[in-house]
Amino acid sequence: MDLSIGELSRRAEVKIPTIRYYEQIGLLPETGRTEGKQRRYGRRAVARLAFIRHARELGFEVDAIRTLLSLQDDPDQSCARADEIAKARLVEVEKRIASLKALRRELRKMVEECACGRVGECRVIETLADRTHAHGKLAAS
Amino acid sequence: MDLSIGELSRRAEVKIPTIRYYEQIGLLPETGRTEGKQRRYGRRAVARLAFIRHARELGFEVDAIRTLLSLQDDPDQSCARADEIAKARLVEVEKRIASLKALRRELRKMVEECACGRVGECRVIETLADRTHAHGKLAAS
DNA sequence: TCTTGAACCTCTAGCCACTAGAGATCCTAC
DNA sequence: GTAGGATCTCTAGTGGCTAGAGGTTCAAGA
Repeated sequence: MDLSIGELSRRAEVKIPTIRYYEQIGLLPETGRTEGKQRRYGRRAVARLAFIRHARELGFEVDAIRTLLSLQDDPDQSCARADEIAKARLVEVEKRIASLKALRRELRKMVEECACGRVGECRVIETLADRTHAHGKLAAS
Repeated sequence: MDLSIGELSRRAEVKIPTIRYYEQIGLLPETGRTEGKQRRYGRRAVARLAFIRHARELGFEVDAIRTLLSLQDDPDQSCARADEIAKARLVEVEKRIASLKALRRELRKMVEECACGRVGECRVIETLADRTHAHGKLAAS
């Protein structure tokens, strides 16, 4: 096989600097090099990198992915740990959805009530300025 | 009034280093100091900071908040810009919810199908390894 | 008035997961 | 042989804070 980093990037759909970054943080093993020190990859690298990409898209943290990768490398292990990681992520996602929905309610109210006249009467500004407003951690992103 | 930064922090429910950070990036104006160079705030600062906190909780970026604050300072302006910012944020939130729901579906499937035996048969790992999987940007966080 | 000690100060570095750019080197097709 | 695209390393920047070091100031009590 012997793919260049650019080839690998295209096949796994992960940007080149990201690949180098993954190597740096130990998510990808160091790979062979040409005499001129350019990286060359085998077929397995594509699968491993795509695995990582998919896991990142699902929002798993790098540390979790490290664990998932090490599980993958050893197919006779119990998959309880993998299940646990996935479940924890699911719980996180559910919490985030709930908080974004609360957010959406509030934003909708703001936008709907805005008569779009002067700022002095604007519900958007008023709502933000309303200090009595309940506030738990609503949401990031 | 003459609040110390600690008092302001308690009243607006924003941490002290965050207040200093907001001053640094120009979200809060520089304030008066004692002879010993400690910050002192007036009553308006509490409202302004609470405004910022609420906006952050709603996920507005600092730049957007800068605009919202400048609108608030001039109540005779049209509030169209504020409305626009809020609507844009609402759209973002809706997109994020949709993508998190897609995420949740996939995570649920993974978790449900995991028979929790050996990793070699684990659906969690298999799903992640499946390169043929469709992938748009699913989600961050 | 003096003394504690809690609160405050500035400055730098770290967090996460990348991303961007500079400036140099390599590889390959013609 | 050479042109130019691909690759290399290294540093710094992103956003929105947060943490810590090491020093100074303030206010209440003795």
